[in-house]
Amino acid sequence: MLARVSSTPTFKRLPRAVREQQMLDAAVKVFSRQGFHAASMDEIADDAGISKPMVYAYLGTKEELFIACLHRESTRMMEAIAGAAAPDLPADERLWRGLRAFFGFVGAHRDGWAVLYRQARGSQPFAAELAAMRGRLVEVVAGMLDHALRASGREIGATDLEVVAYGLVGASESLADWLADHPEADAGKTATRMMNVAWLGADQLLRGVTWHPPTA
Amino acid sequence: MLARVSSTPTFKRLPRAVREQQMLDAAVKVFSRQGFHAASMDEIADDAGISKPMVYAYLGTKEELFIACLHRESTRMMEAIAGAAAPDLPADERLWRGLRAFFGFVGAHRDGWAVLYRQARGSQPFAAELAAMRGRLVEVVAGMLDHALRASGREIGATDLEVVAYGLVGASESLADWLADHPEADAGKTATRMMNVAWLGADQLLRGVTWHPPTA
DNA sequence: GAGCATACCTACCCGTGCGTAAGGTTACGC
DNA sequence: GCGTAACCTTACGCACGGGTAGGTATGCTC
Repeated sequence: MLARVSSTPTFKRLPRAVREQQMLDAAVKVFSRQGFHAASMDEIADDAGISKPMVYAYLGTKEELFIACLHRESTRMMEAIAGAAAPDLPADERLWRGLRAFFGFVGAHRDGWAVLYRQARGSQPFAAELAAMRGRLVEVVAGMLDHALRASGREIGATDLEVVAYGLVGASESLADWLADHPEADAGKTATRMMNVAWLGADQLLRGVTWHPPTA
Repeated sequence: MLARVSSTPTFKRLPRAVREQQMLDAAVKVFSRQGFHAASMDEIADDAGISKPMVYAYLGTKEELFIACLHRESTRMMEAIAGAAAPDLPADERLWRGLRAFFGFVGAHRDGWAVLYRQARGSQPFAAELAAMRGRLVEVVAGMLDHALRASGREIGATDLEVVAYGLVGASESLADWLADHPEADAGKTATRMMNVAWLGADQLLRGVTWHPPTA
């Protein structure tokens, strides 16, 4: 056994809570760069400046680790959004603030979030976790639309509402992808562009304007 | 070595072109059910009623095989869409037909397409292939919007145009996901709902109406 | 300063599955 | 009928990486 060469002077022992965060940071980084399967536990451990068994001891299996990442990131994101939209503003204002927060978050965590998110869409084990999160978002958006509709004395079928909300959320996710791939792009501008499609359309719907397929 | 038990009477030898299609069918099926990594070449070969080395002989590596699947499916889809939208119709009619074709295709290939597509989003090697396809779609949509704009004497910055197109394509992809997950849902209805958000918004934009962030 | 818990390590096992080597069999041309 | 090329097989090599066994150091408590 080699005596430890102390050029880097024997790293400190740290309390569990701190190490766990470091591990999660490393995991998010590696998972997003390499993808879930290509990422190796060794590399994650290495990047966290720790050895593999520690990761297993603290965060468990590779899958569990990934879920932990997903969980932390999605929680942070939901908090960012929830903190932005006060419930008693007009609908467009709320939507605008929500979008700004959303794109702001993604813009600030390009690496982390968007790619991590892209990973999760494929593989069964994570679909549940992700679907739950998307569900919460859809619910929020649908609630918002419904609220605005009722305020103007209108109503829409539940499925229609869900699908429209789903479409809006989907468009946002896609633009988030776009944002993550364009490092020079501005989050605020992206949010504005999103509003320009989403809100103009939604606003028409809220006013009772609808489009019908041509009879042909 | 066992003599071949001929309950299934010694399958025919088939020409390459036919076998290749069978293999691709099997590959699409297995990849979509299991995901790229979980799928094994043995299983694909098995499902195609052939042995593994044949797959390697004809379609190459696992990655190459997956790309071949992606390629075939995306080509089919683009053809379905291209065949639907005649270039000299009014913008909304073209958009409508394009969307109908798109959702129709996805609805008819739920298994195949949507899940396969979801797979590709994650892993680096396929990102290129997928980005190319999405690029073609975005280009088509952007071209359509631009055309409609010019016809009414307006113009938009190139980036704005791209982002809006990207958002529309993204929303469609998301609704396609939704459609793939809801076996009872109707493709035509979904297309109509999509139109109700997308077109009403795009139409406003085409008329020169825009939304601006509140000064606050 | 003994004892205990917690942080941490090196080294290994072993399943899984991609990719291939080497050989058998059927059909078609001549 | 017979060669030859295309079709198809069984059986294996081998690397990679998830997960663990078992042992060492460090700091905290009394």
